[in-house]
Formats: sequence, C-alpha cells, structure tokens
Amino acid sequence: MYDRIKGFRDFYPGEMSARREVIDDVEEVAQRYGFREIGTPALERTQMYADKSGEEIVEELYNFTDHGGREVAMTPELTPTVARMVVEKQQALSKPIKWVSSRPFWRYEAVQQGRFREFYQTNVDIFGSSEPIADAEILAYAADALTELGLTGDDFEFRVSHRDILGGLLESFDADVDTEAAIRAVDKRDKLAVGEYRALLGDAGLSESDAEAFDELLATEEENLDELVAAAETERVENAVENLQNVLDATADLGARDYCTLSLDTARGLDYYTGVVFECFDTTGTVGRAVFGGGRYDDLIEGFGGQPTPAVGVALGMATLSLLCERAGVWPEETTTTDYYVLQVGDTRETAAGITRDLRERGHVVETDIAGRSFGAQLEYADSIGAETTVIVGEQDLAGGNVTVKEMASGDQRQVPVDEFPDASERK
RNA sequence: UCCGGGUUGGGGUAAUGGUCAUCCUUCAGCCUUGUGGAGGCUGAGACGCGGGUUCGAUUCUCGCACCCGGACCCA
Repeated sequence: MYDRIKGFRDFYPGEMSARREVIDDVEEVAQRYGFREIGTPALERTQMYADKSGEEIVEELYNFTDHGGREVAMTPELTPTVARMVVEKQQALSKPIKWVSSRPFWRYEAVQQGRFREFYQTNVDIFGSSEPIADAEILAYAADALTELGLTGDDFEFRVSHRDILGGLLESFDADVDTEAAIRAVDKRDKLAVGEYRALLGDAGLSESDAEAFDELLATEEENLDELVAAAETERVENAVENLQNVLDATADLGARDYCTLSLDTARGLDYYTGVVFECFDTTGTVGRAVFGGGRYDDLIEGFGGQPTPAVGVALGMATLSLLCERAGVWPEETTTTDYYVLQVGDTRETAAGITRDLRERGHVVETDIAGRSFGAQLEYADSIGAETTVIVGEQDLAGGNVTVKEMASGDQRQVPVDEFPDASERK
C-alpha cells in the first residue's frame, strides 16, 4: 500500500458529488454576474512569488528545478498569475475585466482544520474599476454564492474594513509608525491577550497612550464613522471613510448590505491590500477562523509592470466553506444517485442493452449488469447505488412482450409493453 | 518548525508479555437466474513503520511516519 501525501486528499464519489454541487453553485453565481472563466497554469516561476512576497515564502512553496533548468513553483495562489495575465494583454482587454477561476493551489505548510497542502479556491476578481460599486459587486457576489448554497444572514457575516482607515489613523498619531507591523498586530487582536497586543503596537512605534486611543477608535460603530474623521483630522482618513461608506451604500443597491458589518480590526494579513478589505466569518463562531476574505489591491498590477490598474477580488476556499456549510447543515448529501438500473434475467442482453442506450440517450443516469450477477444480487446493487427505478428485462416479461418497471422506494411494479418503454413511462 | 492527543480488518471497537486477537458494521458469494431494504450460512479483511528490552512484544520502551487539534504563518 502506498501512502497518500500528507495534506493532500482523495475524494470518493459520495463526497465528490457534494463538492461538485458546491463548486457548480459558486461558479454559476459568478457566471450570472458576468465573470468569465479563465484557465491558469499549475506552475509559475518561483521568482514571481519571491518578488511579490519575499524570499521567505519560498519555504512554503512546492518548488523545484525543471529539466530545462527553470526554477518553478506550484502556484500557491492565483493573484500573481492573474496579475501577470492582465499585464500581458493589458491593451487588448476591455475594462473592467471580470474573471473567475476554480482550481487547486498548493502550499507546503502545517495541516490543520480547514487547511491542507492542496486546497481548492474559487477566485473572483475585477480589474479596471476603482468605483465603490466594484467593491460592492465582489461583496454581493460572495453573499449570493453563499445564499445559493442555502446559507443565510444568520450563518455568516462579512466583516468589512478599510486599509487606509487603519493606516491613516496610525499616521495621524505618529508619522513614523511602522504601519504594516501595526496592522498585522490589529489583525491578531482577537487572538492575543491585551498586554501582548499593546506590546506589538508599541513595537510598531505607538506610545502607550496612543495605542489606547487607537484601540478605542477601532471600536467605532458604523453610524459614528464621522467621529473617526474628526479624531484623525487627515484627508486620508476622511477619504477612506467616505470610500468605505460609499461601498457599503452600494452593497445596499445589490442586496448585500445586511451581510456586512463594520469591523475595523479586520485587517487581512496581506500586505498588498490597499482599500476595502473584508473577511467572512461564521456568526456562531463554530468555525473558528475566517472562512475566506478579499479586498482591494490597486497597486499590484503596476507592481507587476502594468499600467496602474485598480483591482478588487475575493477567493472562496472550499475547505473552510465546507466547514461552514456542514456547521449550518447545508452541505449537500454525500450520496450517488441513479435514475435507472436495467436488470437482466436470463439471456436478455440485447434487449436490455437497447433499453439502456435509449435511456442514456435521453440523458438519464443508467446502469446495467456488467458483472454477470444473479437477480437478487442485481437488485441489491441497484439499491446500493440509489437507483430510483429498476427496469426488469426478463425472459418471462419479454415472452409476453413486456418489461417490468419497479419503483425502488415503494416497491411498486408494473408491466409495460417493451415497445412503449421508455416513451410511455419515462421518469422526468 | 513548535506544542498536545492519537494509530488494532474498509469504518467503528474489545482484550492481551505466550494456543486460532473480540464484537458490530462493511464487502463478496450462497440459501434464492424472477424480486432489494429482513434473516441464515460461507468467505475476505487488522495489531502504522523501524530499533531496543525479553525465551517470546500487538501489549513495555525509544525514534520515525501518518492522523486529529492548536501555535507560527496565512503572501
């Protein structure tokens, strides 16, 4: 026996059918918004990730030297790839660019709940619009995708924040503050003891009193955002607050406002976010980590050598999404279903094969005996694959010009003339 | 990489330093080439890997692997 590679998973038909259903739902909603599916490589130059995120991240890549001597890595995320694609065809693509993609990614990191080394994400991005409605469309898409799965506003919330509010506030306290370090501290706020958290803010360059004041401002309610503007007295914070409010207003137009909560201590770890950021959380807290997140990253395309191009997106991770769905009781049933089982008794292969082909041509899921089994064993098998109807093609039936159609759930069965089947009694 | 808990047929389990390792379930076949979900019979299938202690280790011990949680990280 060979081992499965740690952090990589097998999906057997039952679980796979549930995953397929969820992925199909999430993608279908994206199609409705006009996001166009793209396909992307599993390998990129290792250098691309090192340039974007620093040499340290190479430690978390599946990377190797290919036979042509290229340093390559299995893609750990989609964003650099789509950024590369946008830059490459920038002039040719009509804006805004709206793309969707579902596929696996790989990271060499510690396996834990909702985190694997091979994981599946549906990425949805918009390039070329800095309008609040673009941010709102991403939020609304994510909300629609979740409700399509059967989740409701009681199950999840989007904690929405804005990078410039955090950055601007910090700047207003002390221009020399290490903003990124402070934001990372904010992102961990809930996980840390108050003392540790304050210490991190201190390390970032905030004085004790500033840290306290900063912390109080983070608790500002949605309706009191004006107070932030007043406290900071900077244009940056004023603009950020206005932008955030505009985005929230726009989500109302798209029917997603109720899912959004102001949460200034939501920062996202990523350094490349520039504007609105958000994370989806389980409202019951059973799923203890962010289900997924997204936000605006207006500088990335330029950083990849393209013309300045605003961007906003979200990445739905299947692992945490399935945890949320299971918690909420909306994870699809993990079973296989079959429309028809065509049962052969005696030498009826030819007729049975004809009926099987006929049903399949009509688009049904149909199985028939391919193991030479007895009547009883065939029925048992039909039962085990969840067949809704079994068509018994037996010598006795055929002698009378009939087949027997048996509904498995009730056990009811009736004789149908063989030349009228399936026309006369086809299941919808 | 670090911390904690685990590992006995496919799944769930019991016991044990020494004869055929328990039970439930599952799977296959049969009772039953004309009726599945019930029952009966037969069969398949396990001590994670390696070292140590021992006459003998599934049991004690050490290391590793893997699994489950968590930390770090989450680009």
